Amino acid sequence: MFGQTALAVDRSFPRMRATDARQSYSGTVLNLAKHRSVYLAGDDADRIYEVESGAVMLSRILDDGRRQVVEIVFPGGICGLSSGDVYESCCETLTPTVLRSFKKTDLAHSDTLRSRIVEKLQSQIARIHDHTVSLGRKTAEERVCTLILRLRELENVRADAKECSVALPMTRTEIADYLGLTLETVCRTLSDLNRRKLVQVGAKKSEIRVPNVERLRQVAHCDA
Amino acid sequence: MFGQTALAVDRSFPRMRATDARQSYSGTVLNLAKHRSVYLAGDDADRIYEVESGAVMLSRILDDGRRQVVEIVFPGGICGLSSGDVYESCCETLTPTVLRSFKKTDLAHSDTLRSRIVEKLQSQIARIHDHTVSLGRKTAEERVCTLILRLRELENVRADAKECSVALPMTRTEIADYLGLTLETVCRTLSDLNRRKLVQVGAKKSEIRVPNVERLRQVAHCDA
DNA sequence: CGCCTGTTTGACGACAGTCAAATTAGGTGG
DNA sequence: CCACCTAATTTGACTGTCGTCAAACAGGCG
Repeated sequence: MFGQTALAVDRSFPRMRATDARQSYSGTVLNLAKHRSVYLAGDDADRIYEVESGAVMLSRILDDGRRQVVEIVFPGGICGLSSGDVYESCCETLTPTVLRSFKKTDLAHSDTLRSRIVEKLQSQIARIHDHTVSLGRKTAEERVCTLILRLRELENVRADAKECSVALPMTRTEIADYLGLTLETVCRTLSDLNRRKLVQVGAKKSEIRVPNVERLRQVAHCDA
Repeated sequence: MFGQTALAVDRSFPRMRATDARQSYSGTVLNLAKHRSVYLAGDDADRIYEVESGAVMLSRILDDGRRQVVEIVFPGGICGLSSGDVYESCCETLTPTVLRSFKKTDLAHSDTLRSRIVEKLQSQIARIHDHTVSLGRKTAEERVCTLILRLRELENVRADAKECSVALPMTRTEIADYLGLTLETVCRTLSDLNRRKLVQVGAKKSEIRVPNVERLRQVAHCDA
């Protein structure tokens, strides 16, 4: 099972400054099972969330039913941002997840919090840009390999390990909606990678072994 | 020509607080012609920029030459963010552009500046998510129409106008690299929209008339 | 065991990509 | 102002990757 143990957890919540000592500035902790809704598109956007463990996905749905997962937020990431007064995306957990939530109004008063968020958003935007490259310019195979490598990076795998095992915290449909593909294409691509021994799909379909990380990286055409 | 008059300009730079009165906190102004580099991927990421007028594009290039424009930043937007100590994307102007740049070290000391940036990044991320939906789930035609409508929104067009004229501040190749298409597909799509009278491509190929905004919106499948 | 959900595989078609050539726009210098 | 040259755009013919529709298979749970 893909859960709190599988994903690297950022437990380093900064000590509050004296001026931030009001209770609410350290946030409210939320404990959610998998496939639970955090908020829906159109909800009043009064809170932001920091993922402490687990993972959530942000998605948008077009009127004709097409869905795109616009972002997956892992521990240390922020969700619940919005440009207007309602959320544009809907947010749901992929796995059992712990969130820390803050009122937007508190954000306006806490420099510590804002400072922390600016820091986090910088790398978060960089990751979104990575994904934009996948969606705009990569083939189905490259997208799938890139995702596997990205998930590997998030687990507690020694960076230089030659081989590893990666847990996919999502269904084939969710992978497809994240990668801008259909679930059939995701299946076929995984089957093909499996045949060519670039990955080994386990008995549990969500367990992927990568016998040769470097070879997968070449197929993925990752910059990183 | 697409320039400072065509794009809505945000001139409202906030008055500095007393503690922010050091000269550098109001930034350094940069005046650039079109198609000038602001920074390259791999450059030391010591500054962030706010677009005052014009537009810049952030792009990434894969080792085999494929390019993806990951973001177009319009007046009011921020660029120069990075997760590490070097820029991951390269940044160049699309049109004549005025930028205000700040040292990252100043960012660490100015609450006013950080507060302003958090605000801006929220809507900026929402726009990136819009674009993610285009890349992941929309057809070539929908992507082109969505871009035209987005550019319209940025110009000083009355929101309720039934028809309008939009300037494309970029070449067909740049449009293609932004929309995850080839330049041939962008051309064909525009020609086809032109034939079907959904747009009128002007003598200047970068001038697009939209006779019926509402009809274009239907074709674009915009949520917004 | 039977049902429901998630996954896999197959056959076929369509949208967009590739390669190539023609046409047009824009800039420079005579 | 015009001739020329280069870059940008447009169009065509063909190909390939991925989407669509459909059916079979596997796993979890009452």
